[in-house]
Amino acid sequence: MKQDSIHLIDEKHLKESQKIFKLLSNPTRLQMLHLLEQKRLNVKEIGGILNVEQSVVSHQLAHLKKFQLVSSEQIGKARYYQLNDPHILDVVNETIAHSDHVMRGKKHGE
Amino acid sequence: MKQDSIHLIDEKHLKESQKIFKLLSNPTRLQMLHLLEQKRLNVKEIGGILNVEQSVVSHQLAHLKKFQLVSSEQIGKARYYQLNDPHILDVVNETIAHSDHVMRGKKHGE
DNA sequence: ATAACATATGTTAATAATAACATATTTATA
DNA sequence: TATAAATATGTTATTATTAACATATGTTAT
Repeated sequence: MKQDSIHLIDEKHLKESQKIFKLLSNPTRLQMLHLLEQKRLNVKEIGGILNVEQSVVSHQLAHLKKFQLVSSEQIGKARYYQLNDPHILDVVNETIAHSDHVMRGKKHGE
Repeated sequence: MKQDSIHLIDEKHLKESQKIFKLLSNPTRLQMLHLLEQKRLNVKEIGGILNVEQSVVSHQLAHLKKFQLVSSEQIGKARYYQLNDPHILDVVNETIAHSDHVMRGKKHGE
């Protein structure tokens, strides 16, 4: 009997992981998560730091919120955002560290 | 002097991380990496296991190769692929584990 | 209640990712 | 060397992402 028993990622985990990676594959969102790792910030502050338009910031935050990576709280006129899921930062930080390794290890261009 | 010294991800790391996350945000590519983690496989085998067309497999493998996540070797008529970068699997596996956590923690739909 | 500030949401145009199909290369064997 | 098998590459239509702009909603102070 020849059984190699190769394992596949099941549909649910696959889709969920895909969503997470999609969320992290955008530079603005990555920076936002990185910022919020350090400090709770409101929309205007984030836009100022990243030099990104207000509506873009709000849209991307909504996106992150939809997938529960951030939560928010209204304080006065401003709405402050914070990380809702510190664990995801492990993935981010590990990947940044990895990217560092990849960058250093590059033979030529690309 | 008011200095909050908020740190930003620098351009290089940001772009590199973005590339990696983009690569991982596709279900076919994720499955491929997961397969290759277990066993070196050729194009036909991968297509068979994942039930994906030959040209799609080749295109996606080329994509992964371009970013040095896999390497390949010709053996007879077949070309076998293998992981070139086991470290990236840590990111993948951590994210899958995380997605598991997220899925369990979900209150209602979405 | 109205004005001003902050944020959210709707819509659209530009761009990128994907799968599908066709064709070209490469390798082994008759 | 001709053929078949395996893989790669080119091209295109479909769909998804993104940023930009316009408008709406919510919050505070006057």
